[in-house]
Amino acid sequence: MYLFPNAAAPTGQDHSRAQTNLGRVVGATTVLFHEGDQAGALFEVVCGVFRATKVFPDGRRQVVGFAYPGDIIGLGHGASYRFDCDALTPARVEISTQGEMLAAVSVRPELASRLIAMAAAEIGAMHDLSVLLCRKSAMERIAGFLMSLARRTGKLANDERIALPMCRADIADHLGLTIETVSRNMTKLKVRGIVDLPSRGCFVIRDIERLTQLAESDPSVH
Amino acid sequence: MYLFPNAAAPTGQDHSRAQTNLGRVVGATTVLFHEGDQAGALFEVVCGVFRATKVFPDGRRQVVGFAYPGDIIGLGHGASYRFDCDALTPARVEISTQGEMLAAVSVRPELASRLIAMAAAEIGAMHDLSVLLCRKSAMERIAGFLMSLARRTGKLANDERIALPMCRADIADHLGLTIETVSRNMTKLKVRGIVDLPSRGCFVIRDIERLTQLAESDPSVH
DNA sequence: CGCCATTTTGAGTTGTGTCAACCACCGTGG
DNA sequence: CCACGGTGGTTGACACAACTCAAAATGGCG
Repeated sequence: MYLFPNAAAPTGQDHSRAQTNLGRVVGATTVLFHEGDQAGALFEVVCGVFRATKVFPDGRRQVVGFAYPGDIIGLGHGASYRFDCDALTPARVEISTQGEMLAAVSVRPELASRLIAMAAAEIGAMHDLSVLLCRKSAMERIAGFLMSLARRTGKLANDERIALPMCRADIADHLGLTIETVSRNMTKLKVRGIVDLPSRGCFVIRDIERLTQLAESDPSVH
Repeated sequence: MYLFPNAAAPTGQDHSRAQTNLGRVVGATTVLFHEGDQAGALFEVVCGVFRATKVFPDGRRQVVGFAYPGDIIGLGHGASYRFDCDALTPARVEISTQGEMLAAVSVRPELASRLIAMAAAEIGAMHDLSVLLCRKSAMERIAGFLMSLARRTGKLANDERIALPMCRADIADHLGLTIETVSRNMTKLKVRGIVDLPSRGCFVIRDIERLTQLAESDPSVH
């Protein structure tokens, strides 16, 4: 995905950024930026979950990704942002301006390679997303999506309650499916005892073995 | 796509690169690098066409992109290349090592933002690819693919002969389709008088209006 | 309690994949 | 020069996963 997933804490950068960082608290549904806004800042998610959305002229919508604490939003845009970004939950972000980043780079050129590495990681993530979108079945996509949420929230064990702050439509538009297909496959996972859906807005993994297997199996093994 | 499409000739960079550039002539099917090779160089395509391929453990193959003259290959990899890259035609590339790039950046920090902008453009291209793969119908993908070839070879007019150096399997694996679906839709375009397929390895656009429309229309308008 | 938005479930359709022939092109060798 | 074989491309018949349209159920909230 386009947001930078699980950016390693940029320890080498803390020094140069610490002087100028701004914190910002935002409520759910707060818009961080719109597509087309002048791109001038990087946002590091401290807490909360953000959603990046791209809407096309014909109305089709692509949810480009979700950003969790530790992720960095805003890398790899050109002069203007390439999508909308808003908060799904109350959240907090740390902001650095691109000017600060460039200033830091001119003082310590080795940061450039770090930035490029971050961009590289982001491209790699986009890669994986493309493969997911073009080669995987609905069930694989959904299983993979749930696993990625478990991974990013650090709840990679059975019977932990995991937040699902995005609605079915968001999941569908992220995975290139319809809400009905998402719903049907979630139900199927529940019926098979692989996950539980105790209430809206959360899920529980009951059999992480089989969920992992579903996420990775090739389409013929449904 | 992952290769950097239509990188504007980096005029500001010529000065610093000219001293160290190496040219290299390669034949068709020459491998530029393999996935996993230590990544240390950038390649600018001077002439010819390259193909970037990623093969997955289960045998699924993704053709990540094609590189045309002016494109730059090798940006945005981490320590090692993320895919295989080989030539589809006899070709020529200019090579710069990453060390040279970093050295250039330390002398002229403003190059860093250029590099980052290039990475950003690449991410943007990956974006478009994901949308293509998850939202577009087979016909839209193929029409869009043919249009992109026309654009990249500068033949955006009717009745020009455009090279199609990749085989159906490459196109299929690039667009997330099967060769049969590619073939059927190409035939449909031909029957409708939108393109012509005079011989293997090339095509001709007969009605660029309608081809453009097909590439952009939403799936319900076939 | 009743309303509204979201999610689930159902029934039917369809686009694309699969499997299997068939065809066209092209270099090779008799 | 033509028969041959091989590769890549096309066409056909069929299956099935996911989409569409429609309706019912659930959950949250005033």
